[in-house]
Amino acid sequence: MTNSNLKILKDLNPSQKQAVLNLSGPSLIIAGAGAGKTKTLTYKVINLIANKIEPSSIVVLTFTNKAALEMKDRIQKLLKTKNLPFIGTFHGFALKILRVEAKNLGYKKNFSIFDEGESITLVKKAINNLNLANFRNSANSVYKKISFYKNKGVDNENYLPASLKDIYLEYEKLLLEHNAFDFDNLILKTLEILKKYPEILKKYQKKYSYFLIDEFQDTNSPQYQLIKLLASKNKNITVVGDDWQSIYGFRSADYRILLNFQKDWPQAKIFFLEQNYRSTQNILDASYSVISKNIFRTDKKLFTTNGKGELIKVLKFKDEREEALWIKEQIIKKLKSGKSLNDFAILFRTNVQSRVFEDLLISEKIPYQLIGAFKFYQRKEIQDIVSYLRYIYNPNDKISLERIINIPKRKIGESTIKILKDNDWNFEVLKNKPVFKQLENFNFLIRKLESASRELPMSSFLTFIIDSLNYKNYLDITTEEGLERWQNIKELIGIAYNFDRFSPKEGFENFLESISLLQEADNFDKNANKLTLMTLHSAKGLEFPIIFIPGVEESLIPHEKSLYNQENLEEERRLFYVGMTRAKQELYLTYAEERFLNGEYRHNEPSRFLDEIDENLKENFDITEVELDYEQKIEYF
DNA sequence: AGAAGATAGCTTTTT
DNA sequence: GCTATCTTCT
Repeated sequence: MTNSNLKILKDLNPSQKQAVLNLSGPSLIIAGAGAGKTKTLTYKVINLIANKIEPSSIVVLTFTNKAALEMKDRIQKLLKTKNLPFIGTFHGFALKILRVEAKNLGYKKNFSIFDEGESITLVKKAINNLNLANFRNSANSVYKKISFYKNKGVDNENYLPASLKDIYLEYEKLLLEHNAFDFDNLILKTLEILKKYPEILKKYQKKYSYFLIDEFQDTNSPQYQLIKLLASKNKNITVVGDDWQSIYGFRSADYRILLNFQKDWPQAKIFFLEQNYRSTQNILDASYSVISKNIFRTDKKLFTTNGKGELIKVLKFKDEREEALWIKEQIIKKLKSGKSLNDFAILFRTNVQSRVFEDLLISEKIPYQLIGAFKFYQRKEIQDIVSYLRYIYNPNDKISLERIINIPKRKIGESTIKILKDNDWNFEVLKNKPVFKQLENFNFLIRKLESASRELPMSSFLTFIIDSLNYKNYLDITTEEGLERWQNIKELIGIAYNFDRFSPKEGFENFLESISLLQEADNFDKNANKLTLMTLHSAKGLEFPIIFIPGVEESLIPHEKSLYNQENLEEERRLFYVGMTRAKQELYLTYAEERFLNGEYRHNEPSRFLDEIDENLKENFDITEVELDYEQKIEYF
């Protein structure tokens, strides 16, 4: 063991240290909320490298790109080396293999990755091809169902409900025709290749000998199958997770994979990380008294040296407006006593709940950030330009072609597009029509852009496209909307600058890859002096000194769609647990007697989860009888 | 090609 | 009851 390595170990508690020192063989690290999961994983990677394990043979898998970036940062700082392991998402890792091996399944190497929107368009096409009139308006839900089944990891389409099977098969056929993968197929097709070609499997088993997986409780079956296969030779697989925090069952994540880990890997060593560094003892005890009502779980008891802290505050309001007003007042009061806006987060079960807070915060001019609201890459103007890139890169991508052929307007109308669609986009069929001139011009433009793609660095190439299209003019920046869209385009160019260090060809490929996989610009900025609003789901992995959870009511949390099913109910409880354990110092749980929801006033009972908190850990307040004085002018901002 | 009319869906969300 | 999306009308 090296000296630098010893120095690092001093930062760890005994159980973390044991987990980090255990280098080879299967290992399961069950870690509670705030117990230093990611830190332990990061240090284990560093320890592996310190023990002369070749970085390129190590694969670290995280739940999001953002988590991957953060870990990369941490490792780079501690190691001061450029030679890093693969650190990324399952999808990113699968893509790395597919770039080399997709040809085995009949894909060309310039394949595309279809995002959700493009995939839905393709499902629509499948439905039209099959003439299934009663599915005409349900491409969205059909796509979601297909995706759910794919993620279950059932590799036989006969398991699909009969009504979906035909659409599924047609959709898969279309994907191949478009030379494209949807998100799910990145994983599934990689798995298929490794199963089908033993020599390819061997190659990657040799190449990658250490696997470490974060947030293992939210892994789904195909993802696990993929890593299980690759790790089966060397058996160096480390997983870190907390079954109590598994909250993505609705998209086929399965925490039982974590609970069954020892069955699959009988030699596995188990480590429990139970010391919490985040919250007060009261918050830990209160959240434990809730989560302990779940039957399907491991048992562990978290502790902290942080002291008892304040009691959990449970408050009752007349309606959601009063609830929001009170929370806002409370925040302002605390700001005056020295807290700052980024000490607070308001966490809710459903996105619609953010509305009442947004209205209030806007009128009071309180700066806030709403996480997961508008998605940069789903904006029309971004998709327009990205579709040009995709079509230039992969001419089989007719979904992108259809999107751009008349943007900006070039007099290629609906009827023309219909004819082209019916003829596999063969422009020649319109040879004798006046519109053919327009089509030829379009082809000429694409050829011009394509040759530019081979010569220019990424940001210049992008600027060249935008100029050639006269896109700024098309957006009409004299309108407020147009100006905002133009600013988004400039942001896209800004992102492209990061790819200028590559050759034109590589830069283009990497840029496309990164905007396909990095859907959400990570818009949460913990340093911004803003109040944070987000769903309980997006709060996973984060922490704040003071947490408000509004709407702690039956039919919100637990959500009404999960009330009558034990499995779903337990997931709701875990979700609530995740919310509670985000708090470092203070936790406010609020509910209203009446709430405007789905167009009607509804009366909800207080959530059963409130009853599950031990009486001696909470204080109840009834604010329905108190006259609130909201008129006082706030001069704070 | 854009506006008006019709209809579905309405929990959570990353890739 | 609101909104996003698709269809049909002008």
